Amino acid sequence: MTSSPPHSSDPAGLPDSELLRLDHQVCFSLQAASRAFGGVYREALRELGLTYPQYLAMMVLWEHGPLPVRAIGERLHLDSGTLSPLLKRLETAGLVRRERSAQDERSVVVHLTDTGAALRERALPVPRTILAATGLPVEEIVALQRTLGRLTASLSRAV
Amino acid sequence: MTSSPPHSSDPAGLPDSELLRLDHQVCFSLQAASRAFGGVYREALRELGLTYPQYLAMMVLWEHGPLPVRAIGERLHLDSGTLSPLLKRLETAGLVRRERSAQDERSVVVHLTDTGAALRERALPVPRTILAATGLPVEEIVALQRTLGRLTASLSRAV
DNA sequence: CTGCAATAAGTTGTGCACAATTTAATTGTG
DNA sequence: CACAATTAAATTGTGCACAACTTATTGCAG
Repeated sequence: MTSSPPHSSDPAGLPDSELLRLDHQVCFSLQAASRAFGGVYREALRELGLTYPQYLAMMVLWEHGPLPVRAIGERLHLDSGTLSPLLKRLETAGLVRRERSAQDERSVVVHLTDTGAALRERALPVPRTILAATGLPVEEIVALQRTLGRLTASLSRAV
Repeated sequence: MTSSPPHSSDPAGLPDSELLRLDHQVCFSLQAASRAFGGVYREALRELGLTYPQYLAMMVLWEHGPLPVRAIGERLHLDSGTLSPLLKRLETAGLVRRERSAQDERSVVVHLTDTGAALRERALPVPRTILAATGLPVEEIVALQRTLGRLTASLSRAV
């Protein structure tokens, strides 16, 4: 916007004003994209009565069958503080059942109910809807994922 | 992961199993990157006593001076439901003051206090820290932003 | 000038993320 | 076997996002 873009990969040589713009645009872009995804998912999942995080949890169960809370959390990168109330809501909605494991009484295994299993059929068209809504060619999506992966790895390393 | 990647930009020809993977990896990648950013910002902002959204609000005020709630919300894409309590916390922390506008009694103008203005000095090194933590060359960040921008535009159009 | 649509904040309610703590069960070690 | 460390969930508390609604003010059309 102000001067010619730098060509070095070393941010140390840039003025603070430039840094401010760059880093916030990245974070803003990321948030904006997340927000936009949220809107599309909200729309697509409205008739299923699921939020996006609930949909993710159901996806895991549809794919893997009964799993302890811990295992669901590992796949979704969520802890029990988030999952316990979420799963409780899914149970209230009649989509899952939670049962203490007989082998390990600490563990709670989450099962799909018949209703929950049946919901899968109605959820099948969702991914196609979302992918179409991105408007990006598949190659670009793959490239984006790769870049985001490296970004996440670097950021995680930095903390 | 399983078969050769498709080379078409038309998702209609792909099997559902492949679609499931693609779209979720994108959303997951996006969430993972956001989460990772969150961690880095949390760390960088801890000693300032600010959360990331609070930091953004302060940035807007540092840059533009006194602004009505509405104007802050436009720049951050947040509504009063989010901003009102956030600004109230900033006011409690002694960083901002909120004053009814004399011209338009509906409007509340947010001013920095001396403490709030002074905090800017301590926040200056933050962007450099974040950018360094991304580990990406500047060109790639710019490209990423561009892709995310198009993604967001498409998704917004789709809702 | 009256009255009604539009606007600005705030409030309420739901749901998610994350940190910190609690409880209960299990595992490992002396 | 006893007991400390670990592990699995749940709970509590803070903060954010978003939708729906409320209140107060402004502005405009008749």
